[in-house]
Amino acid sequence: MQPLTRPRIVAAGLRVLEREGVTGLSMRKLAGELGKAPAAVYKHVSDKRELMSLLFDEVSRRIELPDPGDDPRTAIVEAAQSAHRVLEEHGWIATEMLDGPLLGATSMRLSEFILDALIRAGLTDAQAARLHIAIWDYLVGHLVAARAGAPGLLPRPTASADGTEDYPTVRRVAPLMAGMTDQERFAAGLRVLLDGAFAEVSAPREAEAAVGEREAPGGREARGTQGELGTQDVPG
Amino acid sequence: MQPLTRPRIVAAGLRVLEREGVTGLSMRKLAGELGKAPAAVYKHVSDKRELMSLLFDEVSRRIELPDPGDDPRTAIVEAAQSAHRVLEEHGWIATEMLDGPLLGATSMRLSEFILDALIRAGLTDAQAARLHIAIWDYLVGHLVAARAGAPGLLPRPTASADGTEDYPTVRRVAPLMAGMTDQERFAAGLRVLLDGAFAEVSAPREAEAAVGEREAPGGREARGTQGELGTQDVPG
DNA sequence: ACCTGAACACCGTTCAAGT
DNA sequence: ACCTGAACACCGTTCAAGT
Repeated sequence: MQPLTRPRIVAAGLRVLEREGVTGLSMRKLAGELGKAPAAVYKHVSDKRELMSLLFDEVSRRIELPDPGDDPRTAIVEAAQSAHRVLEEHGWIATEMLDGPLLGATSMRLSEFILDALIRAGLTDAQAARLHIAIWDYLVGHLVAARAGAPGLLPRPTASADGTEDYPTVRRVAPLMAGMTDQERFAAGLRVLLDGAFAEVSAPREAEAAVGEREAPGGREARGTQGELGTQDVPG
Repeated sequence: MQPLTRPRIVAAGLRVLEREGVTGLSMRKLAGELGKAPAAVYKHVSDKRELMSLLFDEVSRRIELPDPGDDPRTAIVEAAQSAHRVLEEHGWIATEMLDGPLLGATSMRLSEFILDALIRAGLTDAQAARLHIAIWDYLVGHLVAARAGAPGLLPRPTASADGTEDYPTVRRVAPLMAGMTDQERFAAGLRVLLDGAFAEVSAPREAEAAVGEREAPGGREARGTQGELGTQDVPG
C-alpha cells in the first residue's frame, strides 16, 4: 500500500461518496477504503469539514465556462447550466453547501464570469451584484429542492399523490410539470430571472445603493433592448 | 413527570433546537429534556426523520398569508416574505429541507396561494406552475446560501476578505452588498423574478407544454401592464 | 399502558505507542 | 516519518424486562 496523500484521499472520498452516498461516507470508511487506520487520515486532513471542502473543490473544478465573447445573456445561461449539470451529478453537494462557505476558487471564477457578463449587458455594479446573488440562490435552491424530491411540493411527480384534496389549484396544475426534465425546469426559472434583470436595463428604477454606482455602459441605447434580450431562447 | 405526548415532544424538540442548534439535537438529548429514557420517545415518534418533520410542520404553520384580495403581485411578495421571515428564524430548517419531502400541509397552503395569485395576474397554468417552482427554489436557496455565509461568495460581508486578488470584478462589486439586510437581498431577487414573470404576460412566448394550457384571463389587456407591475415597489 | 436497562452497530477525534 | 490500537464521548434504534 502506498503512503497516504491528499490527492489519494480525495479520490477515495469521491469513490465512497459515489458508492454509498453522503450518509455512507465516514472518516472510518474512508480510511478503510485506503487500507489504513482511521487516525492515519488525520495526519493529512484536519477534520471531516476539510475533507468535504476538498471534495467540493474537486467537483466544482469541473464547471466549464463558455467563451465570454458570446452574447452576455447566452454566456450567463451556459455558465449557470454548466454549474447546474456538474453539481446536480453529485447529490451530496447540496448537503455540503449548508456547512459553511466551502465555496473556493472555482465559485469565485464563476462569480467573476457572471458579474462581468451582467455588467457587459448594461447592468450597474449594484444591479449586477444583486442579480448575481439571486442567480446563485436560485441555483442552490434548485439543487436542494430537486434533491428533496418535492420543491414547491407540487412539481416533482412524486409529490402529486399526496393530500391535495383541499388544494384544487395545486391539484390541477401539478401534472403540468411532469413532462419537464430537471434541466428544463432549471432553465425556465433562470430565463425568467434574466428577463426580469434585463427589463431593469431598459427601465431603470430609482438609484438605490447609490454608493459606488457606475454608469451603466449600455444604459442609453438599451431602451428597446428588452424585447430582444427578454424573449431570446435558452440554448440546450 | 407527565406522560409523553407528541405535542410535548415537539415543544421539547424546539427548545433543544433553540438552545443547541441542529447538531445539538439528538433523540437522546430530547429524551433527557423530557426526563425519560431514549427508548420512550420511540413509542410516540417512529424515528428521527418523523421528529424533524413534526418540528418543520410546527414552524411552517406560523407562515401568514395575506388577504388574497390584494393585488396579486403584492400578495405573492407578502406571502413569500412571510415564509422567508418565519423560516430564516430557524436555521436548522435549511438543513432539514434536504432530508426529503417534509413539506406538509402548510407549504401546500402556500403553494395554492401563490399559484392562485399568479393565475389571477394573468399567467397560464403552465407559466404559473413554472414560476411557482422558481419562487420556491429561490426561497430555499436564499435560506441555504444565507445560512452558509457565502452565497455567490461575494455578497455576505465575511466573504469579502478572502482571496479575491485574481477576481477584480468580485473585489470591486462585493462591498456594494454590505449595506443590504438579508430581507432586502431576498426582496430584490424576488422582485426581479416577478418582473420577468409579468413580462411574460404582456409578451407571451410560443406555447410550450401546451397540454392543459388555459387561456390567460388578463392576456389581452395585459399589454402595457408590464411597466406598471414591473416597476412596482416591494412593500416592507 | 407506559417506561427502563442494556445492548448493537455505528460515529468523529485524540494520543500514546509502535515500526 | 508514518501509522496503529485503544480509548473517549458520543450517535440512532431495538427489545426484553420491569412497574
